[in-house]
Amino acid sequence: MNRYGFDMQALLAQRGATLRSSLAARLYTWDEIAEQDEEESIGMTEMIEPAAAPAATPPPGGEMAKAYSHAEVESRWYDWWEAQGYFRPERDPAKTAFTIIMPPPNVTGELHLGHALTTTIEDIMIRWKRMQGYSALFLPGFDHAGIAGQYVVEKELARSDLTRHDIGREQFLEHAWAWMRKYIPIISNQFRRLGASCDWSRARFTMDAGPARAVRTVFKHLYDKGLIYQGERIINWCPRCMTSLSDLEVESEETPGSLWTLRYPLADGSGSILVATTRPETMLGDTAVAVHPDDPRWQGMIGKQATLPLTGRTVPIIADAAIEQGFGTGAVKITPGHDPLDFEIGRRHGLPAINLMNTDSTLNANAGTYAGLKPSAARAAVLEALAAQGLLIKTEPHTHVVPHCERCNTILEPLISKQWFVRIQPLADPAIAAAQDGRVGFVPDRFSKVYMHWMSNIRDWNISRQLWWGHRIPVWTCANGHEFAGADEPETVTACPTCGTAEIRQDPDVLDTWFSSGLWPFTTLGWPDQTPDFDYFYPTQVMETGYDILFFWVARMLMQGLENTGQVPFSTVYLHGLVRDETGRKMSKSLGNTVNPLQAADRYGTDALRFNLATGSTPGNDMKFSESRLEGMQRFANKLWNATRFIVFESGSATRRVSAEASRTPALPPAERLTLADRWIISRQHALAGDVQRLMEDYNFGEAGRLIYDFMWGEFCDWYLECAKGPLNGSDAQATADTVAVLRWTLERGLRLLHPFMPFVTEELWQNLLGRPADADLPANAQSICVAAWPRPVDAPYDAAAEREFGLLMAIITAIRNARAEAIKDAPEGQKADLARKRIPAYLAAGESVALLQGQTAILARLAGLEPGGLEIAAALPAAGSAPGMTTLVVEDVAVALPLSALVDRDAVRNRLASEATQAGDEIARVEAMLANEAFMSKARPAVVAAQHTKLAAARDRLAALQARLASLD
RNA sequence: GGAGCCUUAGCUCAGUUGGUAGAGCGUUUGAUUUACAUUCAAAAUGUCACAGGUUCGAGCCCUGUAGGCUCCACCA
Repeated sequence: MNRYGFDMQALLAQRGATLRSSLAARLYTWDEIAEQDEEESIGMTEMIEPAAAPAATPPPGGEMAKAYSHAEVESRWYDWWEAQGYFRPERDPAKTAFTIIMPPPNVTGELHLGHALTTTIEDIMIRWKRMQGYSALFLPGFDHAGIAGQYVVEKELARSDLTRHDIGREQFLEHAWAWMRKYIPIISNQFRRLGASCDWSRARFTMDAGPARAVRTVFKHLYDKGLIYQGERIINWCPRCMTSLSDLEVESEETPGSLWTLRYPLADGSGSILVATTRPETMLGDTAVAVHPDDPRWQGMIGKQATLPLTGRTVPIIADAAIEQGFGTGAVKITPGHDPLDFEIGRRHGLPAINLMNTDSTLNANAGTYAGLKPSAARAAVLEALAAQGLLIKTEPHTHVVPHCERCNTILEPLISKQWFVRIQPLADPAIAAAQDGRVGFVPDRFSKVYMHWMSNIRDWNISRQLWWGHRIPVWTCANGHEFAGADEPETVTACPTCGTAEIRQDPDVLDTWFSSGLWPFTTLGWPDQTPDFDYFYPTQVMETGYDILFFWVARMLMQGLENTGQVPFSTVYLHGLVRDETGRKMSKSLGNTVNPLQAADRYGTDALRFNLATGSTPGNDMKFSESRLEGMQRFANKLWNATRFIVFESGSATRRVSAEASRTPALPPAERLTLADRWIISRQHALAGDVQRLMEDYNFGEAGRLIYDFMWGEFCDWYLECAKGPLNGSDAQATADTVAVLRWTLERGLRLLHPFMPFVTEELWQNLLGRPADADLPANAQSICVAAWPRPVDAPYDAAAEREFGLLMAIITAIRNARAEAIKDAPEGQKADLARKRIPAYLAAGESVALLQGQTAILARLAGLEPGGLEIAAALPAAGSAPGMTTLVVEDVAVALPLSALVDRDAVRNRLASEATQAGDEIARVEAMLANEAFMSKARPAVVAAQHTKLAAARDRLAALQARLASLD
């Protein structure tokens, strides 16, 4: 515990009760939390009730409800997972570490969808690696957030009509720490609600004693090395935040304004020079007029003196190549005190700089009679005075770029100030090299170019902030003028190491919050101590964050990591895009279009939210957040739920329940007992595992998730499960048991593949599927899908014959369904319903596939709605199939005759067949041309050529069959 | 001023070694003694922004153009 009563682990240990008592049942929004506290003084922690319930609440046993309730299931598992220690990796030398350091959220506002996105992607990686047997560490933390942190506390104080100056620095810090004590547990619970499998026992706060010492250690190291220096520079000043800012914290906004042309008379009375400016009020601080050395218009003026209006001062007319001849009059007033370019020019020419402003941006005594005015008022007054003297020549509209404060949007003032800077080039060079030689890579790759460009044009970093909330700069000055940096606790620094005097004073400023963030990958693991965690988990593997903080954070972590640990802090940088609203606008409070991820989770389920975020986009690209997609994902969870319910409980087969409880590791029946459908779904499941593995290794989580969705819903539920109903409802006990085994095997593997994406529903279903004892608490050592082995991919195709043969079956079934639907559409109104319900016979001319299809009559009949006894399959078309009134279809080399034509137009049938024949003929011609092309034959890969041959054969079969049908029709 | 991204079905988006395009939502038609109506089946809708080029073959690679978005940058 620090002197402000802050103890991270004690705080977080209280979370369990909170989760159950309030957040699980109902998630509070930030405003609601604030509302509850309306009458309470800041710093109360009553939100956190003492833990009462046991850490693990077992799921209820018995039957599964008819519909999936995400609220009930999602409130159940997190505590148990955490209590089981699944998220707390051991430093096992036999395992490989996989570490992701969570980008620490600011403890200033409620979580937004960006947090949900980042957490989802990171948690997918962590859960995936954990299942693969890595020692997977997802290390959470919180950021004190510098300016933003100070701002929220100031706002809180303002509710009591207080400013920080009313209560003083020490009391203000008490308030700030109280805020952190209150909100850190709440935010941590919100991450739990998102299913983030973090190791909370390793959670860190940027202002913790450990990270704070690391910050001082790094500062002292850079200071002693001469890489941190104090200097008078022109910096960006925010008059509202009352602090300097780094260049990155400047938001440039195009603003409509004016360009004024002013006349400055020459001191010798020989004429005048015209200058153009967008900020006339700064002319009070001009110390020169500059023109381009080659500008013919002003050649004679260079070296002369101009009289500065309103002040009477004389200023030199100088030549500098930085001046653009084409803009304005080609002559520029030079104000080194209030313009970055002018500052540079002033330095080159040894011009004095006049500071016109107070820290609140009002003009100071140097502005003479204008002192005390705000810049806008001063501008009006100056223009009026100039106009009165006839020196205002022209006013024209002009749009220019105005710097704004990134945090509070106030217009920033460039002014000269003494600040601390990091000499950045020596840090940037190794970080550039690391990207060049591949020690660090970017996903998507294009960001490496953005990174390199920025790093190659980097400028010294202003790290001092005139704030109270943050890491205080560990530099002291003694009464005898000695300056020193110290890494020790500031309280213990009592004397000057040079002269021993106790009269020392610490620099009042604090560090840019990104200075401590830049150290995050190693300070979280205990650095500067050589801790076991640091040895084992550092360097980390992946840094996942938004591309908007590539420079702010990622670049600085790389520089600091290399400088302080000699290693890149992570080998891969995965950058996600922004989450925008449904119309593509950036989400912001002022637009009122924000979506609270926790409310979305409340409504649709965390799993649905995660799956939606994970599959909606590709790496590095912005995504639009769509509610209808979210609904779709909620339905997906319900679909999985019901599929599991069917397999485990439904359809009255005791065998299923018995076999379910028999084994916790589903096994397949012996190969000789597998049906075609069994072999097909097994092969497809293997293919899925391979594809998912490949895609995830490429960080292509969206595509991986989509494949799992398609497989589970389409192939597994809509095809295999429907086929399975045959044997399940049949009388052959062995066949029933075998089918159950295949169902369980396929579902179980599917759940495992899906678990990183949808952790809650997959755990629930996995436990149900694997025969969790009814109405009993889970034993403490029960297995969880969290730590179940990730399905190992096998070479695809696993069973090419099964995929081909079942594919034919599927094509035939689809064609029959299609024909029936079309017939129903064409049927007279009165007969539609009758035709739709009736099971009809079918006659198949199967050619080479005759044996295959004869073995699959049950599936054909079931899925195509055929009359089982009326299904005749032969090598040539059975006689009944040639009777009048038949509708004929052709699938590959199989012809299907259905008694539907009584109701439809024979000519229509003929036309359709003819049109299909034309299509087949076209395809044959196209492929034949390709195969006759010598260039193609010699250059295309053999597999591609073979595929074309197969395609040609199939097209020819189809054409022959179509022609036979046409002939028999007449 | 530099750089990057995007443009594919009505809407939102996938499409990764170049082999004539897919999903969800929406629309239309049909099914209700069903694991799931949060369901199932079927259908319709595409000059893959435009113009060139490379290639046997281009949504995918190259060049240019147009529109949209973003980042970087000291034209007052």
